[in-house]
Amino acid sequence: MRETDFVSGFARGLKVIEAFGETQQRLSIAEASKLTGLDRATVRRSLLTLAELGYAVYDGKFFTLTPKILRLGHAYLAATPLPTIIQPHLDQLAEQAGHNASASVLDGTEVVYIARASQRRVMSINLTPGSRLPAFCASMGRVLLAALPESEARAVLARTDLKANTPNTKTDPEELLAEFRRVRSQGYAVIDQELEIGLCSIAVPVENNRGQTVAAINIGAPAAYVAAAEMAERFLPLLRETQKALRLVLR
Amino acid sequence: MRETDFVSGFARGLKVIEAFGETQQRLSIAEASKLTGLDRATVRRSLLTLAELGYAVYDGKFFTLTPKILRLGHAYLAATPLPTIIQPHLDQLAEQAGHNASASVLDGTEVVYIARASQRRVMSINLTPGSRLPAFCASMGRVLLAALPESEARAVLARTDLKANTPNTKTDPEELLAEFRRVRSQGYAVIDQELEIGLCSIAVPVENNRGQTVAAINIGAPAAYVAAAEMAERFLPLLRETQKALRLVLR
DNA sequence: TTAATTTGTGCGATATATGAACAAATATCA
DNA sequence: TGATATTTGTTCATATATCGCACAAATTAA
Repeated sequence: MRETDFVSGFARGLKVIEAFGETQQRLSIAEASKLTGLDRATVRRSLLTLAELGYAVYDGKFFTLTPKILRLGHAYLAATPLPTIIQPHLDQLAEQAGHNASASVLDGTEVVYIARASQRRVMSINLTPGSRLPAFCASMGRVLLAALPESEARAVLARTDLKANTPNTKTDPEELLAEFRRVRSQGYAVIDQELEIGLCSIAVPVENNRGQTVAAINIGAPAAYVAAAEMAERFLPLLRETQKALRLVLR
Repeated sequence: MRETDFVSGFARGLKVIEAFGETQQRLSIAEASKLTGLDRATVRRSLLTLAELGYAVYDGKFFTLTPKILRLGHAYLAATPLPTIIQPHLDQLAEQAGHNASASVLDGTEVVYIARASQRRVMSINLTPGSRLPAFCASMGRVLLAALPESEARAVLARTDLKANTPNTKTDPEELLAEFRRVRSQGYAVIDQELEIGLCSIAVPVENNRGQTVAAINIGAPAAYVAAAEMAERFLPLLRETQKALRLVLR
């Protein structure tokens, strides 16, 4: 790509939008400038542009994003068949399991939720399509990383901030790579409170009819209800069934 | 705002992102140019910028959005307290009702879903946070429009494409305004298959502790299970309870 | 093959970013 | 409290980047 094929005003504007996610919903020009590292004058122009287009409102002091901004992410969710195809299967899965079911894809070192059927609230954080979690310590992340060639998985781990969320979190790269091999051979991953104390989850890959892993689905349950050791026994048959149904419809 | 405070390169780029939502996930440069009405050279630069930043991938012929694009909409969902606060209440509501519960806000002539607790699939379309429906024929839309001053509600109807989705859809502005008055006085709206045949729903406003309507929540049920006439009897107590709980936590 | 469409690129005209300057607002301290 | 320092929003001139046109190259269709 040539230098002049890059619209830096656009790139700067996108950076400004993302700055809102990191903290609160209200940002002053100076705050946005600090978060993005862009010049105050530049940030101001981006924010005024967002306001002019209705993606943000300005009260003279703070800018706030409006729901119109959801159109941007929704362009992906609506245009990509995967979330739409998976959602009904997920609804059924969650209902049968009596626990939350989710689907995600890998984006760099993180898993991104693309669909979710929620039965009850068990996590402290609110997960919706678009939510992100570190891949290395999430059940769906383990499944997705296990599907990569080992060299790639290793590269992802190398640029991951392997910080322990709980005392259970595995953070040693070699141990994680061994875990990926185990996940690959058994076809599922179980997480025992590595992400959040009190939460267990089990995930399987979603494959298309050519056998390529295109996403992962999981079921999460409170450790108090379902011990990690029981996760596979309780939920693997349901997950396998959903996995099989999806393999037939995904090309 | 001064002319020079508008970054048109940014605005053009956003338009290109939205073009993906309207059709499929793959767009060629020429297609994107047609959809946006922008010059091909401009669209090409925007798309290459998106690709360079990882928001899209380019196979030399077609551009496809990547899940990274979800960061943009998610900046709103994560930064705005409303979805996060409402979600657990919605989960509980859906579980008690045994049917899907959703929350939305008004954006122009449309309602935008900001949270959803899905129990089972009843609609032909897949609703996720960011999904949009015409406000005039959705239960939450009726509630949100009823909360506006009548002149504003009238103005919204004036710029709405009042097309009937089903034979039941009310499309006469005066009839709709009368319906809004009824909704305002009774405090809830019931929709009987105006959006989709076989689907009934009931919505109430979500008010903050100053009595301002900041969102709407609803329960949807298949008409085969719950007749429109029974909706209020069956679900209004649950909705009122959730409404009351939210009023206490929203400032 | 020709014709039609799509894509890539150079260039002049136009729009935008930059950083400094300044005023207004806010915070700090005696 | 009042004086001073700091932060913030805004404007401006100018250097730089982008736009959209026109044309060429490549691809696709007939």
